[in-house]
Amino acid sequence: MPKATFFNLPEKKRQSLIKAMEMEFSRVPLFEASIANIVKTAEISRGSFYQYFKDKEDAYYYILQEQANRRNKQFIQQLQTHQGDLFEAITAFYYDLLIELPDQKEYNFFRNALLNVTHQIETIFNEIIESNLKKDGMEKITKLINRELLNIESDSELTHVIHIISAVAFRNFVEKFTKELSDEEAIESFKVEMSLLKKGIAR
Amino acid sequence: MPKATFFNLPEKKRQSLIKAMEMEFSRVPLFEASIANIVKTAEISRGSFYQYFKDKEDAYYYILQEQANRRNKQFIQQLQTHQGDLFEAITAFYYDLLIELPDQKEYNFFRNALLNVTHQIETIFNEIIESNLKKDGMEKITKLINRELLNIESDSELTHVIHIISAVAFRNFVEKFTKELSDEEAIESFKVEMSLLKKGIAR
DNA sequence: TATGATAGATGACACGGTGTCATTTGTCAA
DNA sequence: TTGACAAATGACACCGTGTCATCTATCATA
Repeated sequence: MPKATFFNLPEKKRQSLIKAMEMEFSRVPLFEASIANIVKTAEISRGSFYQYFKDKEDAYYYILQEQANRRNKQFIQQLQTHQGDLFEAITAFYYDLLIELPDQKEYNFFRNALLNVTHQIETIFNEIIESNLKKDGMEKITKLINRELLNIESDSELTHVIHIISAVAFRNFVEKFTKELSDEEAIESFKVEMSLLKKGIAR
Repeated sequence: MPKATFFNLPEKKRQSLIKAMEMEFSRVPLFEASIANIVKTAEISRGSFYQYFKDKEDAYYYILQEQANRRNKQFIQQLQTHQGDLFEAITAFYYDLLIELPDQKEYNFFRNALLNVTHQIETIFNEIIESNLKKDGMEKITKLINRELLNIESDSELTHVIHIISAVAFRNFVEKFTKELSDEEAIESFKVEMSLLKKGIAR
């Protein structure tokens, strides 16, 4: 979490700093990102940066978390739109994600994150789908899901189902970047795997 | 890949260097690992290290790849033992993995790797299951799998099935560390998710 | 308006780490 | 004995992070 000083900043200065961070974290992955670049772009002193953030990681996860929050809203939205059909919702969500990605900066930001996934990034990413477990206790999501459509017998199984789906979705998203798939290929692969999940893999 | 000089080393010296690297990479994740520590333990000069490896990453992925090769053999073994039953084989493999983990050094090595997963680590990890795509063209694996047991209609679907299973297995393995699950809990969770994959998630 | 206190800004610098390179040492064949 | 090649060495250039003593701005209060 950024320090209080960061949130006390005048809106304009804060936005300019955010922009500078997004720039640097889109340019290279976290471990190569340099604070010198950020403060130069944002036109603040090195010392100031450390007034706002504990360290480089702190800044990075703040930016990442902002992204996650935006995406989480989109997913909730899709669940509502599709009357709780988990598969419809996740597919629509995945579609949205790819559609919006052509923005070069955002594309590179994701790319750098995913190809150097630290566990924390994966966790945050999953929160997009699994919602924020601490805040709403996953209830917001599970309440929205129409269980009639799922082959499950307990709450515990529902949790596992969500795990499975987000694991597969995540992996698909990573492959979009590593194999440099077109949007069409990525969607196709995603649909095939979701369909396999639905109907079951064993004969 | 290590340089030729590394493989020219007398066995004893090479082993001692390997041991020193394993020690350091078990102590902390890659990005915190220090070459100073490695050369001190192995009692070689800093310059020598760079005769053997291009850089820190080079050394790390060599150690990781060695691990992966050992594990891959185990998985193939399990596939043979279970007459090509993919689910039986992966479950037995996962079981083996957990059983062998109590060795503190190895446990920490995995832990550091998984909680700071770079994409390359995930890729190497998947190779354990998906075999080395370049060398054997995945054929070695796919030939061993008994397709009669699977609900698939094409080779392409088989590839997707393997993707799904390794994504879910990987995620389970990561959770073993993040949630600090006991072996029993980890196995239980793994079995539930495999069973869901088998029977299908949709009603 | 003057004062003091508190929050924020600053950049020089200590520290530590990586990878390089000129030089030395060892080995082995002719 | 010589020369050529492979390997070993450690000082060092370079770069980046996070700290800290010091300076500046703001603002409530007397």
